[in-house]
Amino acid sequence: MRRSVGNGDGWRRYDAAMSAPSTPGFVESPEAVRSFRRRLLGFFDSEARDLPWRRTSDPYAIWVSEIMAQQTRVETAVPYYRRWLERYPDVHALAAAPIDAVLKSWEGLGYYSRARNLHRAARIVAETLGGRVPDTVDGLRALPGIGEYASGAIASIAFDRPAPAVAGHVRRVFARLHDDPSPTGSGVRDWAQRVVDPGRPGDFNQALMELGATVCTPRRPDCGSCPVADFCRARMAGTAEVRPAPKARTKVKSEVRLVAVFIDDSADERHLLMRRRPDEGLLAGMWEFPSRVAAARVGKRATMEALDDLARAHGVPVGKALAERAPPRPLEPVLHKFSHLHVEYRPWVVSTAGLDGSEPAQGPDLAAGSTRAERPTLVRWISATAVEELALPVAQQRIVTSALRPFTAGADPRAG
DNA sequence: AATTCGGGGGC
DNA sequence: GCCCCAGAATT
Repeated sequence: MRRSVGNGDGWRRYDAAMSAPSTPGFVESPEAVRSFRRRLLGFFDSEARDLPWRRTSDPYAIWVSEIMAQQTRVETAVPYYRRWLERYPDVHALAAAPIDAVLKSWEGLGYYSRARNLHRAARIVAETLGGRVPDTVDGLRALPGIGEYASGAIASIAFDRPAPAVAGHVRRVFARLHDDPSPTGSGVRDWAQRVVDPGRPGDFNQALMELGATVCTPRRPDCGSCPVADFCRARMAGTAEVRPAPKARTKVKSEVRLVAVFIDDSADERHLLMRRRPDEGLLAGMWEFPSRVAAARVGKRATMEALDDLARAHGVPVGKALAERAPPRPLEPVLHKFSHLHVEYRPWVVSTAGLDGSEPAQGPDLAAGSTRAERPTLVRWISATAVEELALPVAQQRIVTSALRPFTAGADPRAG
């Protein structure tokens, strides 16, 4: 399963680099690096988690796993990975799939541009590269969604290229080995390039990450079971727990959104009015209920006016008549925390039963009144069954569940 | 160099 | 609450 290249280039590169005085490292000799590699790979061989993408040599599958794992705990990515390879077993299957299906498969993983870029890249590979995933760092790096880390990871794991792959784990391991509170990107990369085992580069890179994930953890590192503790300056200094220094975090904005859940329950099956977000920006291409920003303290009157505005903008015929026949009903607020934004969604159910001409706005009138960045690409009445086929952000999914709870078979009337 | 991209798990 | 997770793209 693991091929070996072992051309020896790595050693020559290492020897040359280590003779340079400007690169102080945790190792001072080629023998030490050899020992470091041996211990780390021994740890990997005996302790590594049995992750599904470690049982394949398919470059496409390894590529998928690397994209899914970005900014995501690998345990979270595992079930997505399995389903993905069933649905899209090779690059051609992915290239042939519509973007909406791809987003649905990614639903819940977050950072949806990863799915969009993976899909775009699959089409490039299928259509212009004969279906062959590039086997070099530069070739991989040229594909959308594959950056410095992923190109090195895929090149080393799938193609035995002795390239560095610096993920967050590796940066932390480096910071502790060197007792460096704030390592620079190039510093870590250069070090990783020098120490990567040219005989087993993919396993070596995974071993560094495995160490960071399971032993050299952000808090309470288990130095007692670390295979390379002898090399660790932070351990000697007793500073492992405070290395690296925490990153300066950007301040998070807050936002309150009034959400309109228009329900047409005049027919046998209920329909919900939903819109598809623009193809760029936050949650690109995902479906949602109409909403607009509101003040944290919004009165009843302003709420009703906003709902009326949303209705008009989306082609829902409402007005005084509606309010009198079926007053909007508030649902439990949904709090959602994005990395850079906290949103409180305040959903209101508005029944449009019995109203005539409930056709959503289309074309140039699509969601009139919304700003360009918020303008949806589609507005549709979606049946309660079909809504399960749409790619929904987690917060919207919660609103759907909440809105349909009264109609759900076996619903607990005390819930909600 | 700083921001913008989700969502969840651990403490 | 806060932190960070097998980061990439954009500005």
